[in-house]
Parts: sequence; structure tokens; C-alpha cells
Amino acid sequence: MIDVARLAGVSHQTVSRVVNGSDSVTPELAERVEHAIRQLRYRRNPAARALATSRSMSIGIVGFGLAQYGPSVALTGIADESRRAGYATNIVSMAEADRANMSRALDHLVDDSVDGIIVLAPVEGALAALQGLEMDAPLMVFQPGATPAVDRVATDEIAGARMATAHLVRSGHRTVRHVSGPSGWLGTSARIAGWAGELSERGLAAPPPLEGDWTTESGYAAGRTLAGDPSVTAVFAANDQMALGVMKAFADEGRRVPEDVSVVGFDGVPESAYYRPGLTTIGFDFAEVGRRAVSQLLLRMAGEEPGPVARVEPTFLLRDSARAA
Amino acid sequence: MIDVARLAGVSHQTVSRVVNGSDSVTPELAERVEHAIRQLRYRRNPAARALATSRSMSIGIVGFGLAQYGPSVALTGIADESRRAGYATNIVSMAEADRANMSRALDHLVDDSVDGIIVLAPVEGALAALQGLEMDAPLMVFQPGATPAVDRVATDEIAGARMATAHLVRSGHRTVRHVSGPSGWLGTSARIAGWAGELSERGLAAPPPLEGDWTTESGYAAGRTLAGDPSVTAVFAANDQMALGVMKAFADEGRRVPEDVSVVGFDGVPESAYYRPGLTTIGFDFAEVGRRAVSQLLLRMAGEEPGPVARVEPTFLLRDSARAA
DNA sequence: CAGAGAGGTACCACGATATTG
DNA sequence: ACAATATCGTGGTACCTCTCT
Repeated sequence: MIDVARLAGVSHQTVSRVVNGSDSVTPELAERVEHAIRQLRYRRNPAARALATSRSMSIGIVGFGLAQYGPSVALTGIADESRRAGYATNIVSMAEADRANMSRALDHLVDDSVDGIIVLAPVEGALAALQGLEMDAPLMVFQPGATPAVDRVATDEIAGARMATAHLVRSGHRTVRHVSGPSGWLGTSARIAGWAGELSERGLAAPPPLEGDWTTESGYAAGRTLAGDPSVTAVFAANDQMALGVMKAFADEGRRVPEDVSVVGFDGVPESAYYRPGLTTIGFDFAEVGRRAVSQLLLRMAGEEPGPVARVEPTFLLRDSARAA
Repeated sequence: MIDVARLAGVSHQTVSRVVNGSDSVTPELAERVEHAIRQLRYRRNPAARALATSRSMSIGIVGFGLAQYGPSVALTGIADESRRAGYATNIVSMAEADRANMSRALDHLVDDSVDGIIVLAPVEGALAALQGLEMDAPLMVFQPGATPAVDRVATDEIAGARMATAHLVRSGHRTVRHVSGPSGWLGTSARIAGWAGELSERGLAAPPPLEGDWTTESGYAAGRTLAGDPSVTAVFAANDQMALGVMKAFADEGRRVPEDVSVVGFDGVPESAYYRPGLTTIGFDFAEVGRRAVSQLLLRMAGEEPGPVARVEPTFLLRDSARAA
């Protein structure tokens, strides 16, 4: 910067003003400075800037299960929106979302003095780990199924699970079995709540859910169990992969989907339209989740006090895997 | 740091030595300093450190299509390995992998003065964009199908495509049709090369491939076309999603997989085992790709001159979607 | 004298280097 | 020879001052 100042024949302070777009610089001078900048291929040093302003211009992300559909798509939303605002994104991904890992991950980010943090780890353990900690940087938490709040962004998964269940019940099924996600995940309880809530509102009993672990494999296992019960005619799986496994299991047991059994999934992964049969499911715009998290975080980092973040709402995706009882 | 020094009754320089693990400090003094650090909850300021050392301790990642299976898994490998080495990861994801976006992305990372860059954008445009640019920071490029080199990490996709093709030919199929990825992608040409190479080596002609765009939808479209040709008995799709679409199309046209037509996919996504039928495919350890990229990058950043990076080799995953002609 | 445009100086929190005990 | 200190440089921004309409 000092070289630029010398070349342009001004003080380094004026260069700083030009770089930061201050308006109190003569257009003529500014042009001279900019020319010098181009000539010297000058780039300002973010470390020095961070040191002087005590803001690193970076956002930290604590991730868990980033190879999964929802989180990975949300991540691109975060990266895009951050960059638009001139912020770098600093990712830490945890192998397990327990308290120890969470606090180590946050520590790492605080060590890197990020200006704000987004937690993309929708499990109860992560939430619990956050409870104790005092953070100086503002935090946004992705919390599926939660009620809107200033410091979290939520998908309305209860509404989504209700949609799925209602669709099946309205088609004449006496009840709906549920293949849930693993306990400890926020999405798991939200989807169970929506499913059970919808059933009870319609005066139907909710049979015990079968617990899976999000993998197609676990869906398959649950499907085998369900296929052994001839009274089962409708299944709501907590994600599309498990729904795929369920359908596979029914097929292997000789029960046709959707003729004998209806299946509805959750998430709306792009492939789901091409499963056999095409999977009726509940879609969410996860990239929007990421974008909202960032914009809210930026507002809070700026010291403003924005209202709660609107929930990202589900979309009903009608395909062929469910029909009338 | 100066407060710590005061509390411990030493100079800030001694504190710096303790923090950086220098050996020339009396254990007794070091203990006193560490106690002061704990007491004041001191954390060193990375910006100041970066300014003084002129190293930011961060690795930049230029990504494209990060929501896809391969890249998203590779990303977690990168994040893990970077953190183990104490480096932060700074992600920029491009919406399009053309020259303009690539150079803007790299610019952004250089602006952030990352110490090294990993390009996770396996398209020709990205490679071309890199050609011109002079980078001061070392660069690692993920380049599917490439021969080993110091500055790139490759999956041996030619070998993978050969495996797939050979399996089908050995099962008695007279030829193998290929549903390729979109042109411009490195994986596309590598897979075409492996497929065509294997066919020609066995004295078989390679019929023109059908071009898809990685989506299940495009696989479905290609599948409809292939299903209209009764001579088609074996299809090798360039990824699992398209293979899923192909199988769906055949089913819709009343041609059974694997009885009438054999299908082999590529990538080995976890769900593929649960497609109907289970998809025979070629698996790669993409997390390992990410880890190797980081370790090689670190070596080069340290000024060493390591040898070329070994290719990540494919695994044959035998399932039910292919059988004898 | 007010206000805009420009310059001067201190400071941010470290590590490198030379120097002292 | 070795441990510890003092000083300086890193590249910016904040704040105050100065000059000139």
C-alpha cells in the first residue's frame, strides 16, 4: 500500500480511503490511485486489515454429516451467500456430533477468530453442547422443526410430516406406519411429532415407529419387518433413502408398491422421482436454509436486532408410490 | 499476549516461545506462562500471527458441483485432513465452471491470501482457466482420469470404466452402450476412453455414446432411446444416478433388468445397492482423494518436492443389475 | 469560521533478530 | 553456551490535525 501511495504521490492513508470506497476523495485523485493499484497489482492484506479492525471477515461453519443431501446443499447456499457479502467461509466438519467434538470444533473456529458461526449439525447433542458455551461471536443454528427464533433457521418439518401423513390418510389408509431417523437427530423428533400429531388429530392411533439410521440399508431392514405384517398398507419414511429401502424390501417380499402398500418419503432428493415407483415425497429448499442463515447472521454481526427467521416451508411432491387403499 | 507476559512476569517474547513450543524455555517458566494463559483464557490472534509470518494458515478450495456425491465426499476429506494439520479451509463454490468464474474464485482466494489452493472442479473449462494464471500459492487440482503428477490428484477412472465394460463383455454381451456425462467434464472423457478402449482391445466396435448430464432425468431420457433398440443388451452409465434413470426407462418400456438388459453404473453411491435391481457399479474412495490432495499440498507448501500423487483406484461392486447375455 | 480533502501518527498482536544477563 | 529481553517490522485502519477554499 505504501508503494501504491508513493507511485500515486499521495499518502498511504488516501490509498486506504480509495480502497475502502470512502467518498471524501477527489475523483481525480482516486483515479490516480486506482491506476497505481492496477499497475502494481496491489491487493490489500487481509491479515493486516483484520488486525487493525479486529474483524476477520470470515464465517465459521460447524458441520456434521456434510455428505448428506440436506447439509451439503445448505452448505452451497451458505458459501454463495457469504461470498456475495465478501466473507470467507471456514469449515470444520465433525466425525461425531457429541459434546467433545462440538466444543473442539467451536474452539477451532474461535481460535481462527471468525466473526460469526453457523452450526450445521442437526442433532440434540450439538444443541446440548452449545448450551453451556459462551460465545463472543454470534451464532446461527440450523434446527429442523424448531419454532422461529433470532438465532436459528428452521425447516418446517412438522408441517412436512403432516403433509405426508395427511396425504396417506386422505387416501383411505386406516393408519400410517413410520420409519424414523435415528434418535438424537432433531429431524427425527420433528417428523415423528408431525406424523403422530396428524394421526391423533384425525382420531387415529400412532403405532410405534421403526427406527432407522437414514441409510437405505436401515430402511430396507425396517421394510422387511413391515412387510411381514399384512395389515400394513401405508408407510411414511423419514427420508428418501430409507423410503427407497422400504420399497425394495416390499418388492422382495412380493408386496407391490403402490398397489398393496403406499410409501411416502421425505427430503425430495432429485433422484426420488426416478425410483421405482417414483417416490411421493416432501421437498425442502435447503440452499435457501443456508442463505437465510447467512443473511440473518450478517445482520446480527452488524449489531442489528432482526426478528426471527422465517421457516423454510415444505413442498408436496406427488409421484407414484402412494395411492388409495 | 502482553497481559499474559505481565501476569507471568516475563516478556511477551517468552510467551510467544511457549505458545509456539520452542524448546529453549525453562520448564518452570513455561509452566508459569501456561498457567497465566489459562487464567486469562488467552488465545493467540491469527491475524497478527499471519501478519508477522506472512502465512495465513488457510487452504482455499474452489468447488463446482459440491452437492454431487464425489465432490461433497472429497470435501469432507479435505476439511478433515486440513484441520488435522491446523489449517482452516476457505471454500468458494462456483455456479458455473467457466473461465470468468474460475478466475474470480481464485482471485477471491488470493485476496484472502490462502497458503495453498485445491481445485475441486473436474471440468475442462476449469483446467483451461488455470493454464493462463500465475499463482504464487501452490495449487492442487482434482483431475479424474489423469496420469499422476505432483500438482494433481486423480481417480483412475479409465481403469474403472474398463472394469465395468470388461464385466459386461465377459458376461457374453456383444457390445456395450454407454450413457456418458456431459461433454466438458474430465470424468466424461475418462470414462468414455476406458469404455471405448476396453471394447476396441477386445475387437469390438464402440457405438456412439448417448450424452447425459449426470442427472437421473437425463439417464431416463437416454434409457428411453436405448430401450427402443432391441439389439441393446448391455449399458454402462457414467454415474449411478443416470444408471438409475436408465433402469427406470427400461422398466417403463417393459424390458427387464437384468434379464433382458444388463446395466452397470459408476461412483458407488451408498444407495446404489438398494436400487431395483441392486446396481452393479464401480466405487471410489472420494474422501481419500481429498486427503491426498491436502497432504500433497502441505508438502509442497513446505517447499518440499514430493513425487506424483498415486491415483485412487476403483473397486468393483457386484450387485444384481448385470448378468450373462 | 465551517467543512471538505488530505496527511501524520499511533496502534493492532504477533514473530524475527540482535542483544543482554 | 544458554535463557530471556528489547526492539523492530508486518500492512493496514482509526483518529486527530492541518490546510485551503
